[in-house]
Amino acid sequence: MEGHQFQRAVNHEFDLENDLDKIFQFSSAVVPSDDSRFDSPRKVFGRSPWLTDDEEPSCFVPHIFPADSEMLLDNNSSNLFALQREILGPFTSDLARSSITEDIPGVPFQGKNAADFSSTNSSFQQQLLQFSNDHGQRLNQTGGLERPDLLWLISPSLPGSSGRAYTSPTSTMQASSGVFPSFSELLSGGGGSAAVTTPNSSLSSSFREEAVDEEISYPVANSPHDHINVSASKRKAAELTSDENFASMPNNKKQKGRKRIREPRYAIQTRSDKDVLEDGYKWRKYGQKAVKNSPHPRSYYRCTYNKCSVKKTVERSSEDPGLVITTYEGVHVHPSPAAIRGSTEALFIDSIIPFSRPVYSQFLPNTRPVSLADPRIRFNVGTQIRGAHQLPQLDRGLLEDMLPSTIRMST
DNA sequence: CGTATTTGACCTGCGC
DNA sequence: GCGCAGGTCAAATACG
Repeated sequence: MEGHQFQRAVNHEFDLENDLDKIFQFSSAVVPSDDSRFDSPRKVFGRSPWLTDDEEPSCFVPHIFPADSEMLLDNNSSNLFALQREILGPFTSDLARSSITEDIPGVPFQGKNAADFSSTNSSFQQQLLQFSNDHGQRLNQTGGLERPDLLWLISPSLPGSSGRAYTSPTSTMQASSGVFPSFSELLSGGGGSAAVTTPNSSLSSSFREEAVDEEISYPVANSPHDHINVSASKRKAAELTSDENFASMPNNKKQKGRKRIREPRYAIQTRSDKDVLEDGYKWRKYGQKAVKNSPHPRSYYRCTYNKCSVKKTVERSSEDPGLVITTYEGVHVHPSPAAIRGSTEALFIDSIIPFSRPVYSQFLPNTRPVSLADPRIRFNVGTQIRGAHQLPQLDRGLLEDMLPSTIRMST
């Protein structure tokens, strides 16, 4: 990949109607102003969730949440919200914690469980939508400070999106199992059902497919104040032609003309003095290369877990040396070692994205771990969707990735 | 001594 | 075909 294929997409307007199914969502959170620990940087993106309470973060990592997060739209159809799990992590200030345990005005979150969300026509769903309608614009104007777990989110448009490869959102939906429902479908809140699959089997494949998307850059969210530190990889079609083993195969073992699909890649930019960010996984460095037009080299890492093919590259931005650009490729086939270390988190073994994992059970009071086998957390996003599109296969115990922990965990 | 890192060589794809 | 840049390999080296 080139050193400059990441785009900081700020000051872009997002085309909800046309691009919703293509959003790879990023979000930013703003910490309470009275928490001095976040003085620099003032804006903080989701803290590395694999850190325990005792660990100081070496960096602040933009929080990235899965594509099937509960999406809400404001009444102007101009802002997209994500009903999101707690995102500030154990580093959250007491103020933020307390706010999480409160109900959003008009939306009684406390005491709600998965059934409240998955019921097609539940009153709670209506309440959520109503809340989004009522508060969306206000949250926009104030930068989403009110609720750390209800994230303000707006995504930029895709630069040069007119030239993108796919033909229409519909065709994309049918071709991929993990893409977004359309804007109108979300708003309609109708019925429908996703195919029932096992959590583990559907997880990685659907996200692979969702993420593999030719010839467009993944959009990134800008914060309410254009202060985003998140970036996503832009891929060229030419880069989709090999996998992690293809290039290293001896020539006589390569199948002539065989084109391989590259694993999806996700890039994040993080402001940090450290070159290598602790992300909960173990990596072995296998290469380093100078980057064109940059004084900083790029390092290549492979996940050390047996049979896991996830790779990452780390480099510093040539434009802003304070930024560390970490690009992940592939999906881990195993839980994070840090997650295992953190005991309860090991229950949530099917992480979505290598650097996006829930941690609420580590720090939220009065919470308890929930097994994936617990049917109460089988959140079927398909119940919100109406239409002829093939629905994403999403009922795989991802409720913890979609809902504020206080909803799920309160007993 | 086992494991991880370093680093130059090598491979591959792309553009000219 | 050639040069370039990204990516990977693997022997040498460093490290604990």
